[in-house]
Amino acid sequence: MNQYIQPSASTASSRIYDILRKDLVGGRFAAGEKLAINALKEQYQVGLSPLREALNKLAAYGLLIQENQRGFRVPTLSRDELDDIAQMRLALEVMAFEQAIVRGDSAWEADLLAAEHRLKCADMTLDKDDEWERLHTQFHRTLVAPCGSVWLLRFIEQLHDQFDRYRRLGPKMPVIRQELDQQHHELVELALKRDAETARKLLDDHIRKSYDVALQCFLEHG
Amino acid sequence: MNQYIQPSASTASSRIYDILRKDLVGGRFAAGEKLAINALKEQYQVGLSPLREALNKLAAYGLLIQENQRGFRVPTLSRDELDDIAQMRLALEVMAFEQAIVRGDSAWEADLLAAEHRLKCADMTLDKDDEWERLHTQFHRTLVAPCGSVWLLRFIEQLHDQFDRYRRLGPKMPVIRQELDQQHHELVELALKRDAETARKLLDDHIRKSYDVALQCFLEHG
DNA sequence: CTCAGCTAAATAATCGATTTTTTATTTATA
DNA sequence: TATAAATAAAAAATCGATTATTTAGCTGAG
Repeated sequence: MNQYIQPSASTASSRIYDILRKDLVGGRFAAGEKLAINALKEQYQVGLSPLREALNKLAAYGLLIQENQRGFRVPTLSRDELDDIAQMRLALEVMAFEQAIVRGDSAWEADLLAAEHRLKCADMTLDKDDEWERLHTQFHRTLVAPCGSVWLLRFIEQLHDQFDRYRRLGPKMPVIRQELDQQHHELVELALKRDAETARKLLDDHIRKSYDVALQCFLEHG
Repeated sequence: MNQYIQPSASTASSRIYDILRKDLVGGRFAAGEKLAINALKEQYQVGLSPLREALNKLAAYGLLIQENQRGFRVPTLSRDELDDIAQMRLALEVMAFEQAIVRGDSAWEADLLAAEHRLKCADMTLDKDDEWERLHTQFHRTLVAPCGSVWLLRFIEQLHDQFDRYRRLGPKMPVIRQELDQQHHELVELALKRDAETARKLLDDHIRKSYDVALQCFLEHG
């Protein structure tokens, strides 16, 4: 097949990795649950080798626990860990956002406006929930994207996934969500104004509010 | 076999992972090099499945690049990335060390003294170099161990591995190393005195000096 | 009744072979 | 001579079966 049209096909292994990552973050598996590999094979219609390779990657990424000779299990949840994750998000995302405000160019400004608009629109159609999650992740990714540090972005992404395991335990909370959505808008405004100091404070507050939501989810449904 | 004596055996996959991680950090493979899986199989006397699982984990960890349908390669080195890694080390390790000084108990103090002593002694016998590397890593791990954040420790460990890919490009530099060793000693002293402010500054300086070493290694041998 | 030791079943890990895709080489064509 | 298509060789990914280890169920001694 033409190389230009299909520069490099994906593999079964990378496909199942993406799917499992999404399902683990989305809470499709119970915390602490032991994964039955044969069942997964059937459920996801995938061979053993690609499945195991994906599970190995997810374990290295932190979305699974691998125990020698006894397979893979979903990490348990704890308040201590949620606190840890939230604290780290606070430190790293604020750091990244400050840098992004310094370094981001006009293309970034456009990306921000676009990401916020997409998120707001998706919010209207409440049925497609996975789509909202995707756009929400994308929005926060855009916020810090031009921070200049590949490793910082990598860590932030990882923490987001971990954080969402908690946040997505419970149902949506319309009241608080509206408040958070309002902050999304304000964050973009402050970024465009390059008001680093106020932006820092607002992102700090935004993450704290998100933490409150996630904590409530954990206490009620974890 | 008795479960108490052998709580859970290791797997071929985890063993080869440890070995490859060490070899990748130690610079046994050239930066940018494409890994010939069949050659590795023979070199390390390991089967294809455990090898591939290890490579997948290393890719998720950041010590390999995985490209769909075209295997694994060793990440290239660049000054930009070295700067990024050093900056992140600075931010995260200082943060962790400050917390460790607040939270570390007397057991930590003992661990610190022990780790520093072991490192100093290993330094005498210059022939066993891998051993020095192991003890050096262990020393820095001990420094931040009681910081209270599992995720922070995880990120720091990852950055250390990345940083060492640069630092270990070149030969040992006795003069600067002696200076760094002296700082190891002072770091322990300040930790025991719980002098957070001075400790912070010294660790900052220590990492900057290490960066200078790594940068020189990269410019001369990368 | 409890618990250690044994056996059977289930599961995890690994192997060897096959299939798919990429890369290198050749051949034909403008 | 350069380019593109066709073919051959190499390498990556996956499959199906085997081996090793753990887990669950059983049995009998204390």
